[in-house]
Amino acid sequence: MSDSTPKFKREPAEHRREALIKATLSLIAEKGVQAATVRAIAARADVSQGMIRHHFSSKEDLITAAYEHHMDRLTDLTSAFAEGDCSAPVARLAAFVVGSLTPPVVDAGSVSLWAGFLTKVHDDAQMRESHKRTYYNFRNRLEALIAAVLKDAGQPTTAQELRHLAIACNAVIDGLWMEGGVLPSAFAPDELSEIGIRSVGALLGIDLTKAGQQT
Amino acid sequence: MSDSTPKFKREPAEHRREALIKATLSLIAEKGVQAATVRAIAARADVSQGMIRHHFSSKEDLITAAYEHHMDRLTDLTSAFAEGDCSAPVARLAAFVVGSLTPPVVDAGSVSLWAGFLTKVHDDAQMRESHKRTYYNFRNRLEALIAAVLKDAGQPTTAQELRHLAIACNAVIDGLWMEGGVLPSAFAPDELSEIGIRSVGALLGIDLTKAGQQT
DNA sequence: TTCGTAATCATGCAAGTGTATAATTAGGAA
DNA sequence: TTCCTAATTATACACTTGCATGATTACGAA
Repeated sequence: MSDSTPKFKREPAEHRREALIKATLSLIAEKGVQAATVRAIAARADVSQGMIRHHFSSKEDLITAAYEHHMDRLTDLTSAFAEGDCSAPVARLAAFVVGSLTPPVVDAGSVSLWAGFLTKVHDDAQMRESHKRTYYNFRNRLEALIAAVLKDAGQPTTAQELRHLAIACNAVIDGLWMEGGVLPSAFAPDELSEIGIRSVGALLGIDLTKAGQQT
Repeated sequence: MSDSTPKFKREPAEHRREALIKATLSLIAEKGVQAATVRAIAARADVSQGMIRHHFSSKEDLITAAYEHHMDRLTDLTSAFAEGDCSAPVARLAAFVVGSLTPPVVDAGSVSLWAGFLTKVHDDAQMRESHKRTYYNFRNRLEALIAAVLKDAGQPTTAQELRHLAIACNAVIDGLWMEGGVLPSAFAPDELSEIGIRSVGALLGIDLTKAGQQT
């Protein structure tokens, strides 16, 4: 007999990979890393569990791909904030900070996923490399913004000083981002970004509050 | 026949609990949370696996206890730094910051341990409560030190402002601590504590570098 | 000494895990 | 149309997990 309804559809490999990654991320965001089992991921992506091994060499491989996808998305989101705004360096830096400290970047699932990966960084070389890459990527963007702001303000700075400022600003943003994701109830809305703007301003010796009028 | 060698020794409950917690912590620090199984913990503590259910209501309960033990130890270590130093508020704050950003507090195992627990905070209510407690504990100590410093400097501050400063200082310390533990090679020795001292000083508008001559 | 009991152990179980394998089947090529 | 092949599914396997159960046994009390 001729089939009235195909039992499944063949998709380009890239679509399937992406769908599996999306399913993995949404699952982790909702119920934590330990809920991202092969069966649960497959169910959410509406495919059989064999698909995971077919498109990824292992479940670990899928998780790693999901992590990179996630971190790249976070960096892109905050950068988009900075780019979209006007061209004044101060405003761009302020937008970058605000973007890092408001949803959807600040999110319980995001932080949970990130933390789950941090544990693997300890003993997995590939994961350590991946973390290093995303960390420097974010910090270097921040450093460039800071350099522009300081130059604009006519404050001369050594490379070493600039490096320290970038590390410090990165740290305060990371710290706020993390706590905001883990304990959302501990902070009022916009409180994190307000603190972030003021803190980065204080670290640089420049007032960012005027430029930080959010969205 | 009389037994020449007892097959096991009865220990005070507190000793056993502590031994199990220690075993759990060392295991997680070495191989991550997923390696802290009932059997692995029991093996490391040199007891049968039944002991865990006997001394803790569940494995989750043991994990939570281990987390609290670990975080309390970290807080105690940094506080000891602040207490041991002289009585000048500025010096105490500086010591607190330096203590938070140098070994043994800054340590790959510690951070990995902390990250492992963080993943559980997302979906375990008891864990979330525990995290909240340790977070506020640390932040409140920091806030008290900051208040003393500002009062000493004759800078009036509102409660809200004080809260924001504590959150910001806590964030920068957390961020530096974390990156120092995850990517030790990315920072020179004493670089983290130097940045920490300068950053907290900048946030408060007070120079801490003179008081921060380490140990 | 004897005995009771709580601490400790040894074993088993049901559920869930990632992975391997072979059977299906969609969809393009000949 | 007819095949061929790779995508997809269905199923099973070996292993690990946390927890429960009942048998031991150390050790203080009587």
